[in-house]
Amino acid sequence: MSTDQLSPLIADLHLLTVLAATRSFTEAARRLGVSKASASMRISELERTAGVLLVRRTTRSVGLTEAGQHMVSSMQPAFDRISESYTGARDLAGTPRGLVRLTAPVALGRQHLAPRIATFLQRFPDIHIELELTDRFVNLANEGFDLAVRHTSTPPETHVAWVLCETRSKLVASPDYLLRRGAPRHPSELVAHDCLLYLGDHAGSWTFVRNTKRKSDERVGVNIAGSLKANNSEVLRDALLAGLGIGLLPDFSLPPAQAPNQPAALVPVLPEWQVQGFFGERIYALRPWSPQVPKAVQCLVEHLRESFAGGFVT
Amino acid sequence: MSTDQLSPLIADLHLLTVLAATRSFTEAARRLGVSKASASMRISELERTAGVLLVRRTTRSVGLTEAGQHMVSSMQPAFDRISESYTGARDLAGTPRGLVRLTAPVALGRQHLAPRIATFLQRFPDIHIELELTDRFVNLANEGFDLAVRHTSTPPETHVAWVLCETRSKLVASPDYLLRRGAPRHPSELVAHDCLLYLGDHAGSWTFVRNTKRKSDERVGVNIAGSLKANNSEVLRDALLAGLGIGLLPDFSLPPAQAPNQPAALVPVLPEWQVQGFFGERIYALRPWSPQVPKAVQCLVEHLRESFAGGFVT
DNA sequence: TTACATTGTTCAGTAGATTGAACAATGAGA
DNA sequence: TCTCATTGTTCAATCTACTGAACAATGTAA
Repeated sequence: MSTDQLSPLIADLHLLTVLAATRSFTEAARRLGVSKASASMRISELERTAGVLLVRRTTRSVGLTEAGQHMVSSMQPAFDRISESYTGARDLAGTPRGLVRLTAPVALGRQHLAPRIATFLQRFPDIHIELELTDRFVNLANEGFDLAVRHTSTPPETHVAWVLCETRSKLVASPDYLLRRGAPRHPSELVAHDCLLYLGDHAGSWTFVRNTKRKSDERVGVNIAGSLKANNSEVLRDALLAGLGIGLLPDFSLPPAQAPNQPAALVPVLPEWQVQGFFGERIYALRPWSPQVPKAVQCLVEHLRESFAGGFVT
Repeated sequence: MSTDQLSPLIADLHLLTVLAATRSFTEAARRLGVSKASASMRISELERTAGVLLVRRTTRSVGLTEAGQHMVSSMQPAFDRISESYTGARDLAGTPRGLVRLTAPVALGRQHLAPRIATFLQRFPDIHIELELTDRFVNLANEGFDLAVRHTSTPPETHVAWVLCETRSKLVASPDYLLRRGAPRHPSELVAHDCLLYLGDHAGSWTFVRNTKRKSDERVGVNIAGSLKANNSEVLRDALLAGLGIGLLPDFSLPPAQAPNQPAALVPVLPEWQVQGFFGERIYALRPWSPQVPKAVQCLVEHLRESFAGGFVT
């Protein structure tokens, strides 16, 4: 059958591949920017004209029939190819343009990404950005993101990773708190302190490492406890500022330096110790591997690298 | 850029590939079953959102820009792939369905194809057929045909060719004409006769061959002339029936045999001679090579082979 | 050259697809 | 077990995108 007949169907076939990836009408519709009503009816219509049942529906979940799986698995690479061709040819044009879907952690995104994106958009008025801030670990490819900014020490092997800058996480507390509770002199003393935890991280214990003159470093594991756990580093920072306890804060979350004569809002605790798993950290721009990187994404990464080059003021 | 953004564009990109193949908005629109107004606006919109000029337009012809060529050349195989996947998965369904675009010579199509197609459509109500009768040699792939029925002795190598049946072309005339002008006894006598010619064929001369007992056959070339040339074998047949002259007619164009006692409407002339280029003829179903043949096309070919199997009543 | 047929574009009217709220079904959490 | 949030589907109101005729531009044939 000649490809001409595809024309009214091609958009629906594309919808089908997205539906297969998301396994949800609601999510597929959101990604394509149409209503779920439309998505539902278009798939039904596609099944009707094809004469095959493509999707196995219960009111709560969608799965593909054998025919649907077969169809999608052999069409997916073709759609990828078309997408590349389109952006490739478009990027021959002078000014970069298009939409970049970007995800980042909430705090980092609000404090450091948003202002940089603002200047970026001024430089490239034909580029649009959708910024989704979430501390959930999203699957870039599955959820249709072009780029992610992540704070980690081990970028995933399957992705292209550009280093934006180095960071360090430090144990800090407010001078007020330390005055009240006393500053610990050794990690083991932390058991008697309120420790604020990032929810989901190394739940309940920190391992401290200190350089020694001997061959092996000195290690101390401490079980910690505290009144607050949160999955948002801004909440943690505000709690630390309020003197609720001792916490581990990446330098980009530290409050800006006060005027020279003012006392620092947060001061280091146990500065000669490192918390394991929190050194060698970097901020990365990540992207699922693909044969070519769209120009708009290239530009954004380049802009971020430049603007992050100075690091953070600590 | 993720493929999600393609969704509103994908149909337009497909239109672009058809436009590239046809080099005509009018023809591309016809093929896709939309108005040329829509085709024009959609391509313009595509250029606007891509920010690249894709098509070089003069009011009389369209060509692709470099960006357009690049885009199309790398997308074409992908669309083909999608088309195959679609028909492939669809063909897993029980009853064959879909559209088959078919082209055939006018006379053959009207007399012998149309009735067979009628019975075919009754057997497969979910298959639709577009039958375009023309004696022009259409390019199947370029003009979007799925199948052609052709009358030839040499099917093109680049196509899949199914033999539907054998045919022979014979020199015939009406008894009335032969009575008036005398029946020729040797090809050389044809110079004195009115010979009706199929327009474009072997213009103006026939080469006759006769089997002899000697090693090499006997050959005679004759320059012929007559009052009528036509590119439609039905017109020729009617002229022959009207006694206008002697003509070469494929057996499938011969008028049906009369009742046993009636005189034949057309009788053979020089039956022991063959006209060169007109033996070894067959009727073929042709199709541009493709990795898989849609089930609807398979069914049609099978039906035609069955119904043509008896050959023609001569 | 001149006349003609045909091309691609424009525009107002319209038909069709899309929307968003309402609904029944369902699975997760208590 | 029951509850509740969320899913996919349905339907009338809405709006987008398509249509078809008119038009200017242009290649062709006489």
